Amino acid sequence: MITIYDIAKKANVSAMTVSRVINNNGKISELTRQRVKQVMEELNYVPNSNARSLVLQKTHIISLLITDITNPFYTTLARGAEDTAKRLGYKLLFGNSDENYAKEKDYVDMILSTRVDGVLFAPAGDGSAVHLQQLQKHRIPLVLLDREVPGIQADTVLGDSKEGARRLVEHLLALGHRRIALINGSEDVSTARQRHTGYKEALKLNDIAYDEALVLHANYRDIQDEAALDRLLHLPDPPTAVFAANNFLAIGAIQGLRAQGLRVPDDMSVVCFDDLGLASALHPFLTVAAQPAYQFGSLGMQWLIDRIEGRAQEEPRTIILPSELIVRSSAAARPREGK
Amino acid sequence: MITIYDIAKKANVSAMTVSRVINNNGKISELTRQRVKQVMEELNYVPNSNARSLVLQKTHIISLLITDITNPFYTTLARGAEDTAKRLGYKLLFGNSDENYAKEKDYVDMILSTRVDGVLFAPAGDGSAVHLQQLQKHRIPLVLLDREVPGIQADTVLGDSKEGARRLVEHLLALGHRRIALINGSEDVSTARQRHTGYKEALKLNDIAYDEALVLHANYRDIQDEAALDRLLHLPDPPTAVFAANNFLAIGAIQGLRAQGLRVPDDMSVVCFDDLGLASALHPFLTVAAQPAYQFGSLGMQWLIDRIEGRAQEEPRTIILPSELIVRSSAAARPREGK
DNA sequence: TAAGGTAATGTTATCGATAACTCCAAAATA
DNA sequence: TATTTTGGAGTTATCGATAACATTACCTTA
Repeated sequence: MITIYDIAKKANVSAMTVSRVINNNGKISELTRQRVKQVMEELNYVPNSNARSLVLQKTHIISLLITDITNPFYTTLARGAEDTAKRLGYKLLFGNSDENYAKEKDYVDMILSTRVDGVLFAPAGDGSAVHLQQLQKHRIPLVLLDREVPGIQADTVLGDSKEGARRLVEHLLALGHRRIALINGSEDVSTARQRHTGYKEALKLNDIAYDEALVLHANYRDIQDEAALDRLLHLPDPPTAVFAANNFLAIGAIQGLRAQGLRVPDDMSVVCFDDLGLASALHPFLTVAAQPAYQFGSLGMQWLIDRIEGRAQEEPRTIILPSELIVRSSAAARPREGK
Repeated sequence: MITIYDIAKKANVSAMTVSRVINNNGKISELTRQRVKQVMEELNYVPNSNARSLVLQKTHIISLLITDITNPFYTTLARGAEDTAKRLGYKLLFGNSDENYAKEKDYVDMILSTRVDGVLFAPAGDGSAVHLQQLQKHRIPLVLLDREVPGIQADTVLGDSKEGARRLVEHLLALGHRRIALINGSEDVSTARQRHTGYKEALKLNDIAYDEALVLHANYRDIQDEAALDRLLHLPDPPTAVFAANNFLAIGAIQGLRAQGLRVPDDMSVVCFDDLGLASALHPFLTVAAQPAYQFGSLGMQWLIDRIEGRAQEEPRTIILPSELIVRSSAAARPREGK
């Protein structure tokens, strides 16, 4: 590999002069600048950012950790983060925790040893607190995405889970539904708790009793317990609508319903949080609360870099990005009872 | 930041001894090992992989460059690459070229200066040759994914574009279609050329004349020229089926057809390369040639690391991964002519 | 014309780790 | 007992860059 010393020797200058040409600082005569530049071209020189990082104590690398790379919400978020990082001169070190604390821990160790300049972190859940504390102990600039973690103070970019949930449920109520099931992510995750709260609030505001039997506790990747879904559907007083706490759960629910021979929305209405990407383009079917995923990533990255470069005030900021209710055809009016 | 020197001082040993404990090599008495380890814990020491990389000339970072992070094919591929990299002890530096040579060039520069150990590269097209040559000039281990580039010799993981295209078209022919449109990606991309060839071969084998008017030249992200699609649909002898060269083009085509009031598959059959991820789970509709995207990533990563670690033979390997024809309902028998 | 200024460049130390070599004392061997 | 071996350390140079200071040579200006 070519180093500044190779360049220096061939151009008959000192390494420092080469460094000055590269960084375009210090006084240099036009003649030597040209000579050095020419030698750099000839030898195909590329600076070693490793060596530079070591002395500058800055890597220009930002780590992005998301929980599910196959979820369109997170890939769109990643795209926003990546675009903004690139625009501001940072590289992206990428990680995917699969909603799994052990994998998340491995990434945190890697992040620490890589000496990244900052971390964009979508936590797997409340259990991420230890990992986040570790990052903070090392004073690594941090922005949380999508989920808060109790006990962790940091810049945070959130969606309006409670409000969004409330609106989705009220949409179902307006269609006449009274028995509405909730298929939720793990209560270990802040968004799941807030969507649960929004669900309850909507019921309360409309004088409908909350029934724990209508709530299925799953996780954001899949329903897992198919039997529980079946039981829910065969309750004495079964639901006529389902609110799924995210896109994957909605897909899981629809597949489960299909397996039972139930049609959506004829036999069961379904709504959910997060849009589906391509699926919605192909078949604008599912009524959703769509979150501005790209903005989660781009704003989070912007905030992080502000902090890295000392442009942020001391205390952490939090923003709640609104979601948009997109009414399509997966939720319909409640069928008349055959009484 | 804590360094081995801090540890060394506090443990009353030399830095070298600390290094030996960290790397678990060299002779060390159990006593000092324990003492050093304890001090490392106390001070929350994390090795600086930057410094280590500089002396070892190895970063344990692999760069993954894909062309579209919003395409489920590439995200699934990325997941495969990421899982395998993690399993084998490498970190992933991530890039998204957006099918754009300028962005791709920026990433290549970044890759070079980061001194990554290897590159997993999904090229934007034939114009990527200059970038790939640059990587090869610097002797960076390289594996091409999904697309070949004329003039570049490297390990390559490909799909069976020609064969897959042939089978999709023959599926349409078997359904009675005789006028089959092709909506193709840029001919600057090897897979688009091969899918075009497969399309022609299928026609030829079935004694159907190739009609250039039925071929729409777009790119893999979108159809761009909507007017061209309209013209194609209003040909004197219009197509009864469309073969879209990838998933995005299929979605674009279906949207275009819908805008014209045409129903799929009643008025027009549609098939394409690459499955749709969530969309197919929600609504198993589009008949596709599904590629093993995860395997593209995991196998490519495996090959790359083999090469990095000197376990690969000299000459480049190429593998062609088969695709699977998944027949769903977007292609139907050709409607009878009203003659 | 001597003292100081300045443009252009060079020297040395440093970032945090590791390789290669050196050193010393205790144990093994002749 | 003298010599060699070896376990358990320490020293020094190095990776490739940059910061801080040092050094020229030439140019001003009182």
